[in-house]
Amino acid sequence: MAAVDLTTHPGHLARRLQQAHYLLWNTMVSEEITSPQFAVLNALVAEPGLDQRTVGERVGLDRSTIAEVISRLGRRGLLDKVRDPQDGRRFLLRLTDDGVRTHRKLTVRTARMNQVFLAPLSDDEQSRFFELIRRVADAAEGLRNPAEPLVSPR
Amino acid sequence: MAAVDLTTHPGHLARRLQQAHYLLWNTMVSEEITSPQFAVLNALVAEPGLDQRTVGERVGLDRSTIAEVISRLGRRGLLDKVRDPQDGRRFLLRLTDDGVRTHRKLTVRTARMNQVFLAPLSDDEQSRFFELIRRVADAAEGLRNPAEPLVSPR
DNA sequence: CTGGAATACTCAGTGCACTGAGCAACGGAG
DNA sequence: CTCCGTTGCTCAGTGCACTGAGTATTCCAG
Repeated sequence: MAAVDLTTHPGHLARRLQQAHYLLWNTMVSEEITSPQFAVLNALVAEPGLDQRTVGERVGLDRSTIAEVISRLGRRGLLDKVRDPQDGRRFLLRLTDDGVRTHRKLTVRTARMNQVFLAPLSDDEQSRFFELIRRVADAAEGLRNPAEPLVSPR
Repeated sequence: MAAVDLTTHPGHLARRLQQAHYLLWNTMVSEEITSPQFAVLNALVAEPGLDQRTVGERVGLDRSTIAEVISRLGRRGLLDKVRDPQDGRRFLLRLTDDGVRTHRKLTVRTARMNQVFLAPLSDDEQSRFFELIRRVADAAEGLRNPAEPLVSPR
């Protein structure tokens, strides 16, 4: 006894949602490029020349994970990594032509997949869905990210 | 140009939601036991003596992942694994006293964490949140799981 | 009762995700 | 100009998650 109903546990639901998405992505979008990899390509289409850390911030990946994702994309020739002449710590990232092409192709497929994925919801429900998830995720991020206070932090 | 807004991509939102949850779990519930591990404990509290595959089904993990999770829980002495005398392929799983105690302790903390996690939403919004996610996840699962048809499949 | 399909599990390989520790480059205070 | 703290990145270690291939057991058809 004393077992709990996991369908009211947001963490469990989030995991199942992501698994479902992973599966659909693999069948409808690409088996080569994963969703986080696409997010990185997308960030670099929007802002070419970003450094590694900032890309990580944009797509929500920590320093270690983003390093691996980027190294994989680099190995496949989808992006270039150049040391910043202004700041020898940074690597500046830029998509190759192949990277841009890949991003364009996946954008179309991703849109199709999202449509299928969200088909069980009406348009109204879809916006609510986005909004609710975003609010929960943002709030939780704020909890661990002290979000520099307006007055002196120390 | 042609970059896409990831905040309307359910996959990206799901990933961010799970990350936020992971963080909160680590600080508010446990650094030793992860959320999937708790799900397995919970399944075995509800139905002691399940086999590995069925536990995986209950919590939504594939054969390989469930094997690893269970081996970790076994190493920590939270569950026992016995060959089924009726069917030599199966392992029957059962929590140890320590496993039951751990589950009880985490149940309380998990409830507290869920409350904090969902605090940005009103009660009404919380049920809508659950329902929307569940519907999308269930539908996507149904897509790849042909869900044995009523008439002969072949 | 025997041979083959189905089932439960294992193993190897890939990829995401985080932490903690370490290194090198930068940049400001003295 | 020299310390020293901060910052960008790497590396090692742990854990989740999936696929494809392989082993052993069971079960059913003939």
